[in-house]
Amino acid sequence: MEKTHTGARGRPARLSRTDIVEIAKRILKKKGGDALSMRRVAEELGSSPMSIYRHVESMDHLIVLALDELAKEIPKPDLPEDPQDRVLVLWLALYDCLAANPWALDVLAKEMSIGPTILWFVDRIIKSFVDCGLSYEGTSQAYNMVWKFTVGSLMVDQGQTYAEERFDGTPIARQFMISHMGDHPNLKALMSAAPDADHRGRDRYVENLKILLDGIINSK
Amino acid sequence: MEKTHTGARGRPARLSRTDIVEIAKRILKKKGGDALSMRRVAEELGSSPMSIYRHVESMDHLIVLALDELAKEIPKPDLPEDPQDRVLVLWLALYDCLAANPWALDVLAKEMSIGPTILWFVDRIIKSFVDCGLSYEGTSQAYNMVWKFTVGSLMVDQGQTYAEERFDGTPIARQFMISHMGDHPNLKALMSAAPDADHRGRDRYVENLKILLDGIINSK
DNA sequence: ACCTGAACACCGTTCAAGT
DNA sequence: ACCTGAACACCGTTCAAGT
Repeated sequence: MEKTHTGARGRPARLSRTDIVEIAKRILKKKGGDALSMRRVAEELGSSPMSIYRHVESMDHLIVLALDELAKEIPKPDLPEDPQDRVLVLWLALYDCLAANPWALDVLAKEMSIGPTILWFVDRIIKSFVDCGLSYEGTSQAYNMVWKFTVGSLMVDQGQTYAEERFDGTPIARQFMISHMGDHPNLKALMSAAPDADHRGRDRYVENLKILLDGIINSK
Repeated sequence: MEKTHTGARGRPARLSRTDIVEIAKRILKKKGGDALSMRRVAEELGSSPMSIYRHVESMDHLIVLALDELAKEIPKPDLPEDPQDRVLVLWLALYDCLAANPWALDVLAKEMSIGPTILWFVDRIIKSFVDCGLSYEGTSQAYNMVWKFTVGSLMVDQGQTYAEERFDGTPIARQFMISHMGDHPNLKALMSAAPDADHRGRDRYVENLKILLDGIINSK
């Protein structure tokens, strides 16, 4: 819905949508989702907040545009022969992008706005699931399950890291559990037997995803 | 950290933390996470926004307090004999509570702040995983995986529902995919073979959780 | 000891006016 | 056609003052 000015009537545009999205993307990458505001974009643009609305419908719209730009940056991985490996590699590309851009995860999880660019991945994931022997119904369900698991993994890991930042590196949930172990014998046994369990990060995601994929494929 | 006034010096308190948390909980339940503000709580309390800070450290703190109150309301389910059924029933209790209170999901996923009340569930989930034959390391990982899957399931389902609300009931992601099917043969095949796939809701969560649990237990 | 009003430093967005 | 300033209706929180 970009305004394409056919001809040259009226005042020439000083701002462009591309510039605006570019600045939004930079703020999001550097400062995160909370830091983005129309007023901030305007400031970096050297114009008034309201000028942005001539090129972009709303702040939500601006974020969606930034999201599709981000999707274009995802490197398309080499695809292995084995279909299950292929599934893994494809999801991992998405995981890596979202892990590096927490703001994008929030938008994607909450608003479900997909740009055309991401469909390259979707298409190949579908193919790979089918090659694993799943029906189309099974593929549809599998895709949805892995997407949910991926969103949850990133969300929980990010939340944990964020909470630790706020409270000077103390894993607060752990601390809290330790102080209440007395009332909960099984929790106590677990904390003693596996005291330094940290389930964050890419390696753990890969490990978990393998378990999940085995579960999905064996269930059919 | 509640201020316990020993003796009766000074002005008597008109407000109490319990009242404040009660009102916060009501706003959260009725209007959702975005609607909560100190100013709104103050209004319903019939006092100035700043009086709240005498009883509660910050808005974040207030939300955490409301969250623990919510945890107290979760009905503790009857636990079946079979350990895998037990795991399912316990997670489902948490799922139901979070599905009914989206604001709580946001807090829990982002801030990782747990109240003591929820540990009843944690303890029993641990026991059940161990009874399924998992080691303590395995249990720790399993717990983490299911938590991530649960968070992701709720988040994605809620996001989808929210997006549909905003755009008059149209499943936008689906619409969008249909319009780009031309470039993506596998996507097209899937959309034709499984056209009305809706993966939302409690029943699908149960179904998926069973697959996930089978995958986890068989992997050990 | 508890509560309040004014103020600070922010928001997204509307609307009428300027160039 | 494009940009702007003032204004609206909000935020959480600090700080000094009142009772």
